[in-house]
Amino acid sequence: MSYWLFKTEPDAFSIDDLKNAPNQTTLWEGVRNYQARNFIRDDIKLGDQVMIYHSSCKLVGVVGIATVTCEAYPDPTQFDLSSDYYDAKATNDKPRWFVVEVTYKSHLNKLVSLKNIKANNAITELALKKAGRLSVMPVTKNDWNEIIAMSN
DNA sequence: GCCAACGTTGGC
DNA sequence: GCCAACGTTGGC
Repeated sequence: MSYWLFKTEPDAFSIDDLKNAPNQTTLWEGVRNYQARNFIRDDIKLGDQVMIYHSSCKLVGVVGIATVTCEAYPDPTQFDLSSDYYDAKATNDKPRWFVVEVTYKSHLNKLVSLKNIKANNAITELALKKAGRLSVMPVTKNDWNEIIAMSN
């Protein structure tokens, strides 16, 4: 089992929106970055654990945990003319963008802020610590455990 | 295939 | 809203 971190803007879709979604499950749509796409398409597997991270908001940080409940399939929004995520270069034969489905698991007892993550020297690998603008990134078991410990 | 211009992300 | 960092585009 692998660990991941997914960024989301809570004004658009928050951990609470996930908790309140039908079956507490959502397609993680709209990822339009190739590195993130490759993780989704190639590496994220059923049962993997995902930290939900709120960005571009007042309280920036990791807020909860979700579980991967469906592996990659083409992102339907790339074919949807009315969507902001529409991509004219994507075809049914050659989809460019993919989604996985995630299901709500839990909120952390308290938010683990970006500031505290950056200040924790035991967190060594996490791309967030560098100048990562990546919206989907792997998390090592060590870094995962550190963040969980910081939430208690 | 280089690289300048441009657009986007995301913390503050 | 600013702006630094970085990804993408497109001319050559």
